[in-house]
Amino acid sequence: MPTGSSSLPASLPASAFEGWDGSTAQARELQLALARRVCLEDDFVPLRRVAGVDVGFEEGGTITRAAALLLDAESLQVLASRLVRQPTSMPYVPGLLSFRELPAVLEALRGLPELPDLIFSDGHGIAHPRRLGIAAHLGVVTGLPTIGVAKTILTGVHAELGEERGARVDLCERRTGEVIGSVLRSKTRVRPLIVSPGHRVSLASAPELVMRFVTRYRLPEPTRLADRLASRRDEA
DNA sequence: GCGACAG
DNA sequence: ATCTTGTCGC
Repeated sequence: MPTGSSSLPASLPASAFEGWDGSTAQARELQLALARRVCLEDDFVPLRRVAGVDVGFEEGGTITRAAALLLDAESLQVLASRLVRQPTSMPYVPGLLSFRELPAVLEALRGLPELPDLIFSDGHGIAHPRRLGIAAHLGVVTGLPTIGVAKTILTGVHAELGEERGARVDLCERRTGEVIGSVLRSKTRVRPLIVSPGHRVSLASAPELVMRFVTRYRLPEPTRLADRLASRRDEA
């Protein structure tokens, strides 16, 4: 079987949650099982192509719009972009975001001419109650390296953060003190980003990679562009 | 039992 | 996320 040729979007899994019965209870169990497969070791080189994915909604939330863009890691030039629309399957439930958004995201990724070496996803990676935010979920089911870039905290606490661009502090699990991500000031005097590894990226590398793709805006280019496309403040 | 709660 | 205009600040 074609097990070695894994550079085609067609190799992406058909489903992000095999055998899910639709219940929120089983969804949480599935998250615990998938979280055990998360890899926090750096394994994303060579980094030639990166992707940004995000989701938006239309028609009062009945239609889900997922955007995926492929950029050259060196020039940040957009090589390809894909926008897919699907009927929304379930409401937003804190902690279960991936069950609502991943189907559309996977479909958008399938439309890219090639798979990326790293994916920047909106939302959290392991900075999640069960360590499986949408970025981690996406990474585990696709096998691709991923990083979660969120605008607000879902869970965790942190020390005060410096005001200058580049300032960073650990995001920790309140009870155990376990480090689950970083609070990162991507721009001076701007609300910080919450960055956490999704899959095949370490806690230390995640914020460095994000800064590497930040230009003049708060969000790193892959997610900023995907955000614009998915939220239709754009065209296509 | 009472909050908190990515997008 | 989305509904929404102008406005203050770097």
